[in-house]
Amino acid sequence: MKNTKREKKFSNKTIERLALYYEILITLPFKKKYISSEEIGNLAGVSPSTVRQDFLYFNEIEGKAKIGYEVTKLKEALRNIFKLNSKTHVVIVGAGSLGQAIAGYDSFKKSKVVFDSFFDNNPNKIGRLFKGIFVRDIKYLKDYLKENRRIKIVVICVPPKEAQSIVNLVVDSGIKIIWNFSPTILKVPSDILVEYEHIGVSFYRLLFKRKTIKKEIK
Amino acid sequence: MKNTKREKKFSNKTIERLALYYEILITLPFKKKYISSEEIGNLAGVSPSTVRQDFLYFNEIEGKAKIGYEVTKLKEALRNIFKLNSKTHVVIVGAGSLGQAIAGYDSFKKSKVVFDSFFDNNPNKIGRLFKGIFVRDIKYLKDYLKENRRIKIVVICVPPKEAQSIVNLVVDSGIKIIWNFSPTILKVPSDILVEYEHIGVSFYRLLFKRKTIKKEIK
DNA sequence: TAGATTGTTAATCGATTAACAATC
DNA sequence: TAGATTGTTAATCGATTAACAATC
Repeated sequence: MKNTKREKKFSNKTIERLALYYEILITLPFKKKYISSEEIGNLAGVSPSTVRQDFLYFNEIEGKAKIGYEVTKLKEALRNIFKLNSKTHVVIVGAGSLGQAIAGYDSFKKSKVVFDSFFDNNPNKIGRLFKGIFVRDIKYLKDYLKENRRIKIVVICVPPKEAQSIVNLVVDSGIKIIWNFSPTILKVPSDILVEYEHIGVSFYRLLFKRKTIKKEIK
Repeated sequence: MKNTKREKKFSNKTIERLALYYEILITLPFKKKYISSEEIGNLAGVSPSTVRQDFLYFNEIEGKAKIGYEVTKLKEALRNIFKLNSKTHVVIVGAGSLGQAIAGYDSFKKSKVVFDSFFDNNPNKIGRLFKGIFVRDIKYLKDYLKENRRIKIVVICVPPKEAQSIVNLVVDSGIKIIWNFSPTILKVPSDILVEYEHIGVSFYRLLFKRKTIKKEIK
């Protein structure tokens, strides 16, 4: 059994790995009832020790010696940790292919993320449906966010040159959380949470690793 | 001046930050000739010490005391480190919105990444152009990769259930580098480099941070 | 010149790994 | 029961930060 007092600060890396463990668990075959820290580690590419250390921070995660962790319980615990069981309302600015890709992303279908609306400035897109989501005129974005307080997160999928002015507007309307896919650094007040998704960075990392691989082969 | 002998192993984090520095540099105003480690650090959200430590691994990066780093030189050095100056041929499997988003991603327009072709199994898409790139029938993927040896990287943008079978086929045809956007863990031989882009993981991290923010406010 | 910023070493901090008693 | 795996502490490893002489 776990100690009850346990409020150490966990690192960003722990959070990232927990999300990864969750993605692994949801792709597991149904018949699998228990999983050990060793198995999780193998699938996630980390040591069993690291898996157990990550779990140590959370009282809701509990395994059984000799047996491992009950898969359904572990999944549920992770869903709670990430609050995936409560609805999250989101708006996407930019109804291009990137915005559509996010709205249609597979993992979200298993969560309670609700995409309320697209916003775009392209007259050919305004009024249409993409992935079943209505596209509104971007000039109504500020009013919409002010009137629909359930919306907590805004996703930025516009070209980098337009990103900052839209973010200013979004911040003005009271939104505190921004998920930014536009490859540019945003200036925001310190109480705003911005999570960057740098697709380019991930590709550069790939190119770099390629170089080192080639050296190893020679 | 830098010491010439310098072959310490740099971490994954260093590579990631270097890519981030590069993205920052390309969004800088033209008139800016020099930049200090402090300024870079502020923009990237790391300490000046970390910036200088990262640069320390690379002899091609050199600054001037009191002045800082020459922006154009620094950009060029980073382009060399990531081999962005030589062409990289890439094929995208899955011509859905995600695949299209990658093909149209802004940062790549400044690099020499060439998207040769989409592959898809949807008859309505085969033969069409998306973002100026031709969509071929997925049944010709293996032959295409074997005949066009210039293609070094395959991007996976298909639903998770189809991902593994396509990856098997790609590996069979001799490809060594895979960039996977499908939210599933892939099984590949040990000599294959797979870079995962978990969009979902990034969103979960955001949800988690939101929770801790709320606590701080209360 | 004087002082700001680099390049680099040393000190600190944090994260990962190892080890092992508890236990199912 | 015996042995495999957890929960947890301690040891190790690596990454970040601090400090400062060199220098432009």
